Amino acid sequence: MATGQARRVSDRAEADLCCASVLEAPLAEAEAAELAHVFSALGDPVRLRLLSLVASEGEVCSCDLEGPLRRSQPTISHHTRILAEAGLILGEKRGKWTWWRVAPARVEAVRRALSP
Amino acid sequence: MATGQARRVSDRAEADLCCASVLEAPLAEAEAAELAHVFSALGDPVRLRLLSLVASEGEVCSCDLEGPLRRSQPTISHHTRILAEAGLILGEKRGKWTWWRVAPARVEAVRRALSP
DNA sequence: CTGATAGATTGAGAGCTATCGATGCAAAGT
DNA sequence: ACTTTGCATCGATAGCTCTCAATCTATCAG
Repeated sequence: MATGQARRVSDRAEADLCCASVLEAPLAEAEAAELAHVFSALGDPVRLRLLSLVASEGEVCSCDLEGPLRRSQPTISHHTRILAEAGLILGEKRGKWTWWRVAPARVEAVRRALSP
Repeated sequence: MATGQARRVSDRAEADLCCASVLEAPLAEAEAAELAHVFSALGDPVRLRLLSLVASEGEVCSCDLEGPLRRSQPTISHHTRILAEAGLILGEKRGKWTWWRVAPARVEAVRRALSP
């Protein structure tokens, strides 16, 4: 499945989140659900450190995360998947490795949603 | 308990969150835990709409939330407590009513944590 | 082709969370 | 004093999530 090169994760991740604003006007239910999905992805300390590591390194493969995060390989895979489905990181498979990087536009959209 | 007027909720809420930055450098575990706690509070659609309502109205009592959010009174109480413990809203009891308002500094701290 | 490695997926267990009915309690109203 | 009202708390339940061992798949090295 997928074209083979990259990004088979995060398909519905590229969704809106374009204009939802928490503080300016009452959120519609759909906007709230979409935003809550992203915030949930950020609502775990291991995932926050994972995201932080990826951001610092620029690009990281999954195998470089098990050590620093002190979690098993399936657990790392679980967390990368959740962050990717939230659109916060992008994965690209190159050879044996999956390389992860931050999706800055998505992070910016989250910040914008909390703008006054 | 507390001095009687306001704010008996959110005691450990006024915590740091001052300088944690997700994207700039690898998060320490304590920072990650603190931030994850706040993001978890934001990671529920009902709570996001609740926060949104409070922000729009400026000040809202719990009784005005049951209708719009279509949740029972205990559930509303549950969600206000979680948002208050995360420091995102502040509650003040006046007479029979508890009035809620957004804690803008806290929201701003969350935004800053996602700054590039 | 064979063996090794990166990582996704599956399955299971422990713990957490969203929800509501019932109850308790304090502040107003009568 | 009695009743009503707003809201916190308790208890129970259904569903979700974090975690890892085991397994499967795909890629690379030889």
